[in-house]
Amino acid sequence: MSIELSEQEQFRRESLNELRNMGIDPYPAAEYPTNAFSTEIKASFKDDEEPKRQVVIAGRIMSRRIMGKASFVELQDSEGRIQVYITRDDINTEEQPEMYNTIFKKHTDIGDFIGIKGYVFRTQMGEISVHATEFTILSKSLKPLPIVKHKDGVTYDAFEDPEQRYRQRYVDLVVNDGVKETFIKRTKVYESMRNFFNEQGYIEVETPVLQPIPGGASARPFITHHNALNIPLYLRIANELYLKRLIVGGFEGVYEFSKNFRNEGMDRTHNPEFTVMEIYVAYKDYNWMMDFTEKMVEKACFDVNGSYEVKVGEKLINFKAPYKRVTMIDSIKEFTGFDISGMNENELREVCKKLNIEIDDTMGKGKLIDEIFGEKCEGNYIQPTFIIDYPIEMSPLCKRHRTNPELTERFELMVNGKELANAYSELNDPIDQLERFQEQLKLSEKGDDEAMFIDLDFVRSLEYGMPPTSGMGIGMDRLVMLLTGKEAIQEVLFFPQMRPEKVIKNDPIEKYTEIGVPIEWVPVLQKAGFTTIKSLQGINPNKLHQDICGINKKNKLELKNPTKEEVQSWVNAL
RNA sequence: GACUUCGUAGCUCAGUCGGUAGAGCAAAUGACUCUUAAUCAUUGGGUCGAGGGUUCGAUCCCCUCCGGGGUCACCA
Repeated sequence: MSIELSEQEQFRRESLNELRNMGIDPYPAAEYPTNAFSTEIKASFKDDEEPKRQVVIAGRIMSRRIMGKASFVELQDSEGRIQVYITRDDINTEEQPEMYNTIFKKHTDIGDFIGIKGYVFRTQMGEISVHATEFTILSKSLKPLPIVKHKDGVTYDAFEDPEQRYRQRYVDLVVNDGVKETFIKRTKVYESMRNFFNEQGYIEVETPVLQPIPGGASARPFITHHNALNIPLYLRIANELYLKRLIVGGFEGVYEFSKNFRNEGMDRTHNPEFTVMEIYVAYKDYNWMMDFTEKMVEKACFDVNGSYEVKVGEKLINFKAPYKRVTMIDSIKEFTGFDISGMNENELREVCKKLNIEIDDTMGKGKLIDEIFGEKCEGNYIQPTFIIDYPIEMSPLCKRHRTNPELTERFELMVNGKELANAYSELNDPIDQLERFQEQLKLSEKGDDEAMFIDLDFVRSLEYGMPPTSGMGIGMDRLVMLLTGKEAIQEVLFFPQMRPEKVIKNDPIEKYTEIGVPIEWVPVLQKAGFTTIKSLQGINPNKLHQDICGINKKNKLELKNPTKEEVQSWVNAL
């Protein structure tokens, strides 16, 4: 028995052995065919039903209330919880007369998976329950779960430490109500959008995650290396350029839920890997795409929540289409009083100064406008709003505006003060596209480390001709956050990126035996904190002797204590 | 990356103006065949995140490190 384990873990391991000794396999292989789920049993129960409904259910024990020869157990299955009533006389069998007293009462714990065959009834206290007639251990749990209790809608001892919840999401899912619900909603958002696209004949595609040129956005990429090709490869920051190649190739509409990777900061709205859905449709423009986008978002909201309103923090957001459309120039005019239309770079710098916006010399016209908007306007759009017609410098992949060459046909959908979606009438003029890339490159030489590489193959594809196309990208994590009312991206990702846990590296047992430590004393030394033999160097042998004899006694290991001379010899052997 | 704050039993948290720690739940033992945060009795459980310093003495004070949260920077 390892002394590394907590007392409770040791008890559970003892139970595990006891079960085996009694001929019970704590991890049986056989299928356990169930025919009911907790919630459905409760929903369809009728008090006057005779004979009583027989069910077979399985799940995890979440609480036990033992009263001598009878007990109540709360069983949690994938749908929810139901109470099970277990009595000695009902579950004991001739082959297993200790099923209740020993196997259930002594060797079954909170967290164990069990199977119950029985009939549905209502207890005197009024709770619909399953009266067990057969009890089966399906899987023994060796680590105690956090104990969360509920009464009258109040939660006690909630398991809410974010670190533990995100690192051990499986525990979070088991003990915290609503976590599973959030992720089911996430899946429903995807399903809703897929249906929406598929109904119109657009097809879901897959494009490379490993890219020789990280294009389609301005962001710092992750770099890796391909050995056989001996070249650097980048994890994608966007899939835009690949999807447009497919429109060149003749698809009417393509979309992809794209896992993107950006080597930037992490906080409650940014994870290094995140998901963006991008869709491109031929022969459309950004006006069409705005209608399409608001219908898509509205539908997703309704499919997930059954209503168009979601509470996010203190704000109530209404996703019912149509959404307001405001040009970027008008927005800046509205929130700053400055009309920036037609301004040159120096004039824009002046405006920034007057507005107390921090700027530096590397910023071009586009970046300056972006700063003003981001600083003064963006946060004001709580209800879904399209911001349209961005300055050309900010949008190298976007078509010039049909009436104003300074602007582009671009919109962003702002919700809750943040950008949610981004879309263009796609630039399909290959010569213009190449020039814009070159512009960006100049910016990058100026010091803007996010400006793009030039993807010449993409330009070549445009040279073959791309139909007029509109494309849109929407941040799925943010969309799910909005639709579930969560304010941290970590709440909508099963496994958000975390700094790796530090593992204490123990020296292997041989290292200890090499210096003469008997094998049974190795765990004792490690328990005493000497996880490497190097840490024994220069230790006072008397103190070490006392320490380890103390651990031996305290943990009732019943080892024969070594002599002081033996302990001395270990230390000397170093 | 910067600043700030936290890290005590399996879980949720007290606490020590510096003298090696407590509660509730969970666990163990016992009582109890309709309980539900079950109840009652008894008991055990902690290198007080890690390392160093100051001190007769550190979980507490100081420094460094590790991990988390928050704010900012960067971005979606």
